[in-house]
Amino acid sequence: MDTDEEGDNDWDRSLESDMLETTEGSSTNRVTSISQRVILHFDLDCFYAQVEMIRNPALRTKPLGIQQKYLIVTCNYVAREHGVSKMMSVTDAVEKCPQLVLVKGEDLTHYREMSYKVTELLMSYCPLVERLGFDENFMDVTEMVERRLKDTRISDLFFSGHVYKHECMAVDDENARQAVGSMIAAEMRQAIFSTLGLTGCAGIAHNKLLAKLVSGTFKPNQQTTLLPYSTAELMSSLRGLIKVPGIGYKTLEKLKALGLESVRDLQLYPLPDLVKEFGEVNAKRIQKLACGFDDSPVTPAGPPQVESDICEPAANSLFTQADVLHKEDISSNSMKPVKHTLISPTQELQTQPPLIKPKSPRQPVLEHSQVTNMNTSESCMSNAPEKTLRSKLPPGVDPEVFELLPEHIQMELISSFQNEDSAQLNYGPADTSSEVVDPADHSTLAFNQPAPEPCESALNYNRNPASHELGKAWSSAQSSMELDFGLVEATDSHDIPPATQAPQSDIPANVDPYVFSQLPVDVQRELLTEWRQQKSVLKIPSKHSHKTSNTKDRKSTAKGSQGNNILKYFKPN
DNA sequence: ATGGGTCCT
DNA sequence: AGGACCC
Repeated sequence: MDTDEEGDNDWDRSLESDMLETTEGSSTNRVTSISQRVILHFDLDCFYAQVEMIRNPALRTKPLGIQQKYLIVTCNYVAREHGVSKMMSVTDAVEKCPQLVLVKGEDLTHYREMSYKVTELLMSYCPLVERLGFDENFMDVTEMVERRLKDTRISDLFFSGHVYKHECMAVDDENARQAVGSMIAAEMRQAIFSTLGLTGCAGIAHNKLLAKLVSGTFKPNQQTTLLPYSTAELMSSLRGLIKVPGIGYKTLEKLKALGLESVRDLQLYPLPDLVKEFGEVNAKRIQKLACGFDDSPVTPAGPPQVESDICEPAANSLFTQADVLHKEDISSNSMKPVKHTLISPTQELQTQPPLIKPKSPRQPVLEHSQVTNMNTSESCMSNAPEKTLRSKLPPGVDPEVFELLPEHIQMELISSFQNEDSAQLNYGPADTSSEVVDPADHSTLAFNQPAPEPCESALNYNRNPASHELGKAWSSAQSSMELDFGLVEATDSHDIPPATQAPQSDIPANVDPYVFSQLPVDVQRELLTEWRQQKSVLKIPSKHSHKTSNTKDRKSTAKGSQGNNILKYFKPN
């Protein structure tokens, strides 16, 4: 829809000015803040089906399949109970479930619109949002966590939702950041549900790969936090290399040809051999992925590359508008030189120990074949350096396992432990050593200036786990959604709308939730703020102030300048 | 196995 | 532009 034009210049300026302050201010937390990011991954439940059920609530109680061509691309949970599943042929589906209601899903318009609303909503909390398809979003909430950590007592923290491989988990200073991340994720899921009527899962981890992987462990409508030391367990739980995001069909075939099948196979395979097949960069990348390393930044969506536009003969008429609007950005942010002005913004060192357990006496048995491989590989077993490295291993790292890791991964681990003194106290240190100086903060903070600071207000009503003020408004209608999703999760006590909380709980009964959901997000928020008369620390931003900047910076400036992106780019058209 | 997407070369 | 990856 419409987006406000112009007016972002203020943004850019405030960004610049906030930069130093931000960096300075966080110096006390430097060690922790640089040691690891907090990344959220949101994944909406059967997205197309949810959208159709919002458009036609009568479908909620029926088995619903979304059809493209002759395939059921997704279906609601009622249909799943009847044996229908994604990517099933229509004939098979109808055979399993004769009452199945089919809705054509070839026109993506409505899905796209709702998808962008979700992204916009998330962006109103923090601009570091990256879309993945229509129904997934990554968020880097490191800064938000850091801020919240400062003014929240540890005793007021808790883990919202599940913690991977734990029944329950007390918060201490080792895991406080993850706990805060889980609380933020819960608030955002609540916001998505309240304002848009959509449920979904979230994963909280220290990088995108793991956040995505862990988000699916409890479905639907639940969230899971990964503690860094559980990384290895999560990775080895994957049944096959194709399950590793980033490894696709082609790569899988090549790996199979090399005799690799499991995640562990790839973790332990000699790098030089991998390089022969994939090239150095790619070989390292996929091996790191197998270990749970992922230093890729959360890259906000924006109009297609500006950088290319710069180099290109100015021809592209596709994004002329964006170009015009962002001339300034192009010159100041998008150029490669930015990289040099900061401390290696792009090359974060990610260093969570892949094969570490808190204190397991014994690691899973290694396969002989792999051990053999390792021994014959110089890259994986260089004894000289290894001894020195070993002596520096922090507690919790099993030396035997460590030795088996590829050298480049060993080096990453070690360097992370060397860097910061206290960083190693965390099992999963340094996701990005560069984030300290990273401009990301400014962007985030600057964004929060003019804009309200939803995260804080959201926090307020969630601070007390027991009371969900939001939900009290109306507990009537729309029980179907509650039934579908509300109570699935036993251990997720703080989770989203427990049946007591109806969708759109903030909306007065005389307002149609769907109509409401169609309003621009900022308008929605303004209305919500009014309705709930919460002390809402923040007054909604001036409706147009916040959607104007743009974010063209891509990879190179990724973490840094993304701050100035704005919602305008989210207009599908 | 469709109809989107993004990123890298 | 083509390839690989993602949903």
